[in-house]
Amino acid sequence: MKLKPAILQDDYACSPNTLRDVLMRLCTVGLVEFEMQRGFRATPSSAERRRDVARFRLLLEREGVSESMEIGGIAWEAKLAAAHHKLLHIERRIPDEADMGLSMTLWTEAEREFHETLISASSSPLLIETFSRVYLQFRQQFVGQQRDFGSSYFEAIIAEHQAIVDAALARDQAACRDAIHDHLKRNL
Amino acid sequence: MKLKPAILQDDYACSPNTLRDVLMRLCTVGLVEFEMQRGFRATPSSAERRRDVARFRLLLEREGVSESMEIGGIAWEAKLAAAHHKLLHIERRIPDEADMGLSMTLWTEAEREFHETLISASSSPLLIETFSRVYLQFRQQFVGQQRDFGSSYFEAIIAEHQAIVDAALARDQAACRDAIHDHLKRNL
DNA sequence: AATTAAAAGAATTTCGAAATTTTCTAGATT
DNA sequence: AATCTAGAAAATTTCGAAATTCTTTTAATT
Repeated sequence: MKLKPAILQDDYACSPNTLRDVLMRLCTVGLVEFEMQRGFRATPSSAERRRDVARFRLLLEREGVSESMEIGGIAWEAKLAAAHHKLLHIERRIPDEADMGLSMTLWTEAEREFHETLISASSSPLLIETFSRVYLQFRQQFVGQQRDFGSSYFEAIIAEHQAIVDAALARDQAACRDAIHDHLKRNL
Repeated sequence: MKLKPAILQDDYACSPNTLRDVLMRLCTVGLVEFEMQRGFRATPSSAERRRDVARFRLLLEREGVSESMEIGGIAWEAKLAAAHHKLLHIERRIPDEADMGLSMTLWTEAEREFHETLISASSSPLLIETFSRVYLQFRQQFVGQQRDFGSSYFEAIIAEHQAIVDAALARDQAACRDAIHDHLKRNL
């Protein structure tokens, strides 16, 4: 979808130049695409694209978590346990929360932090940074895609996150890779 | 290293705004880094960074070539054979060429095309695009790093490329992954 | 009717300057 | 002598407009 500068300029009340600057920055994360002399457009969403993002995320996350499990120390374990604890707390309260939008914001942020912590002990800054970008693209692609937000959905997610963190802390690489695959397989 | 706008502005004779635009585009490829309110700097080079880029490239190239060998058809084989033929032709003539700079330009371009063709049959546009970026960063990191450009160096490279293309066309995944590892191991 | 050509309109890119922020330098204070 | 502060210099960011390029519309020709 094309991003019309006139409309955005009205919405955000800034000069065309500032818009350009901001959109260009979104390009560096992969949320917006740019073509010379042809302006900006939102990265198109399609079933193929969603599968692509999910598959690539799976590749990076497995690779990163494997290495983290090999070289990560106590500090990594502690950070991971903390991130999971926080995430779990939020996930359990979601069904009871009145403000759906707010709790989703909290959950999204906690989920991101959990998955980034998983791979954070990797020795490859390039992998970590690429994962961050791809995770953002993943969220962009799947926002509003989820039909059912019933309690059964979050029960499943809770179990998946638990399986991941258990395997990671047990340093069981094969189990952890499987758990991550299970977590993402609905999007493949 | 910081990129001083005043100097670049003199060199390229353009407004600060155009510089900003161009540098921002180099960010999207990962050749330049940007920090809010603190301008641009060339991605720093170090032994760790070089190893990181090499390792990540190895991961992506192996993954991409494996999938290409699984689903790539005749068209892929033909493109790969062509790219290798062209590369080989250039590599053989390098010792005899008078203009070192020119032949290196030709070689660099042909090498890039060869490696991109290797993974081009992958079903993941995201992997292909990420590889392109990482390959550029690889070149950026290793430019001027090579000490010895004697004929023995290119003889080794020629053999490595040959091993890669042979294994790829024979659809021998294990051999191809090994060949790619051998090709990059001097940089790990 | 379809295709092409020209002109009008809209969007992109570049420019130079002004406003803001950061960084550097020199002097004062502890 | 070292640290802190104030002022100056430099750099970054934003702005509005001009120049270029692309897109759409309309008219003309085949």
